[in-house]
Amino acid sequence: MDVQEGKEKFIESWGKMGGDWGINRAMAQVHALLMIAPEPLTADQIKDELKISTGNTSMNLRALMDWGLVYKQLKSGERKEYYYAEKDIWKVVCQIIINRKKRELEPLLKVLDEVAAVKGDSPDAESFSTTVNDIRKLTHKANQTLDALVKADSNWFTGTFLKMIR
Amino acid sequence: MDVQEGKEKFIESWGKMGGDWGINRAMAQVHALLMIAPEPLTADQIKDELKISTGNTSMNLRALMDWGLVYKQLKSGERKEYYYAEKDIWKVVCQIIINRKKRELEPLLKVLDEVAAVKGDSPDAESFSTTVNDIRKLTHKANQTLDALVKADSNWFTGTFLKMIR
DNA sequence: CTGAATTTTCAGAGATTCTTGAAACAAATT
DNA sequence: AATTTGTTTCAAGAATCTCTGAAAATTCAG
Repeated sequence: MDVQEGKEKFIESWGKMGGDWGINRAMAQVHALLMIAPEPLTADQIKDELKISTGNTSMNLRALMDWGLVYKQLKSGERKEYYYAEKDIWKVVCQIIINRKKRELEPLLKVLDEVAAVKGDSPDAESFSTTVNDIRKLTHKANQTLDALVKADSNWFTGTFLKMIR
Repeated sequence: MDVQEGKEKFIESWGKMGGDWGINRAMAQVHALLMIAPEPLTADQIKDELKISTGNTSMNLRALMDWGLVYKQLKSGERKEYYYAEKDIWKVVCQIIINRKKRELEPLLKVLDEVAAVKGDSPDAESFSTTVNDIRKLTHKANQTLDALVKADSNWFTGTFLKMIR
């Protein structure tokens, strides 16, 4: 396999995974391309490489910057803007955790807390309350775990942590 | 808040979360409904409660059974089939991990391993190789961590594990 | 200020995914 | 075997999500 072929496979695969995880394919592909690029790229280069439109490129670059996964670089004497991705994969994971936690986990937790307060003495109320409380407790734990993970550094995860859980 | 209102909020919220995670809303809602039901329900009851069609109900029940999150129960003397959900939330999480790992993480790992073998001496090849290998290593670690988590039991996670990482 | 280069926005087109409901199928009952 | 009850399948339509490309906005040079 040559480099070009490898790049294509990687971009395709990363894009596919994005799709499975509720992130749109183009966004994941732009991210993949920038992660493996040796130098920052212009929107134009990205557009050509991935064969997507200018608009799509622009929108997904904006989204990636909002997620804190891609940065803009201005080169002096040049009009064009260059983009580059965070390459420290541990930081990438942390950014994604931070974002999804805020967007999804925290709103869910809020609802679970509200809903766990429900009282009643029917079998329905009983079963509801038990299940919701179990989910609520585990979700809170998961939330704490993710907080701890994000605070930790990469070596801790790949070293200490992994040894502990085995 | 009364029980009915609580149920509705929970089902809506769980369905919403499913959507964010690449699972369709109806499937997540059927799951939510069964998790909080005190007794197994028939397809008909689910259909009425969630106001979805028979076909939709049937297909999503099948999918939930394939994921190992819902079981079928036959009551003697009754024609109708009853469905109930796994209520141990830790088991639910494990089932989801097992399924998604197989469907998504493992294929990605395969591609990463293939692609990490790429050789070349251009800056492109260099950058590609470094990044892909970093991702590959972390993905393998994540895979191992998930294996360990699934083998562990609930108490270990909520007790020991959580203490360790703090 | 004018004009060229570049980026952003967004309405409509296109693609994908989800839902419906009717028909086929299955299983038990008469 | 015909009927009744219940379940599954699937084609067509609906809903949702994504992409395009042209127009508007922005930026900078002269």
